[in-house]
Amino acid sequence: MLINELSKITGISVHTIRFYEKSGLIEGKRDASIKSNNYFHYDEESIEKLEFISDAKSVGFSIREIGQVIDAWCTNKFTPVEKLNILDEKLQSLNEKLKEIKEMKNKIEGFKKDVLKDRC
Amino acid sequence: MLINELSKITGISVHTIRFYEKSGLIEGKRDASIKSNNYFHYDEESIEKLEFISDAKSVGFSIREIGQVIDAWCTNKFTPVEKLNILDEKLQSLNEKLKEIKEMKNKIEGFKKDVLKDRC
DNA sequence: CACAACATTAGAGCATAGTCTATGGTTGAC
DNA sequence: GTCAACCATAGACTATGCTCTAATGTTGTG
Repeated sequence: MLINELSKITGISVHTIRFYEKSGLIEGKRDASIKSNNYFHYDEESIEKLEFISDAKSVGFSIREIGQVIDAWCTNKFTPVEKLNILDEKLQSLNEKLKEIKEMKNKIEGFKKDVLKDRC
Repeated sequence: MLINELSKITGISVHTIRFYEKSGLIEGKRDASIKSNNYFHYDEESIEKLEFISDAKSVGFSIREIGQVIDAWCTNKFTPVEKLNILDEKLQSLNEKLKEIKEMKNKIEGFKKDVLKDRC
């Protein structure tokens, strides 16, 4: 599929998809048999990656970090051991985020109590 | 205390503290009895706010959101009902973040299994 | 074959959140 | 009184992550 269809499927704008492609997160392929144009073609993998990118952005991962995870997922840029190390790092940072969010919830619950008890 | 001491206590640079002050997150007070200078003075409340700002940044709150929570915490900019609404909104968004992070953990665990089973 | 709807690249512009520099005034120890 | 260490403001600069525009080429339907 071409970029417009990929955009419609994923809900991510053509501009943003190109930005992600320039950032190395996804990669379209050119069809060498077609010589009249140099359009990029995308497949199911690009859809999966873009969906992952959306989710990963929500949890606060940067483009750089998302790139690392994608490379540790389905490329040969790293050895299996390196891949597991990268993924474990990300798991650890997610656990830290979990902890911080739980602490922030407690803090905000505390603020609510202050408001209710007119302590401010 | 003056800004330099506040910076040393909180570990936040003088520049960044001024940026937060311009953004409306904290507020130093000028001493009207001192006429030779117009230095800002900060107290315990500024320290607490800056510590809260650091924590709130870690969980992904924007400056704007942090400002709302601070205003819902210890100012009279909102009625108690409005304050509780703001705080409940933030609690809800934290719960969403928790959910997203847990889902991301599962996803990355899945990637680890793919690597281990050589499925990529 | 015209023309809308697509494709490409290069690069400008924008919002957020700092970070730093320049300039000039103040304070306090020696 | 001098000098380092502080204070203030204004504004320039940076990085990240988009978002858009311009210029130009291609495709496919009527």
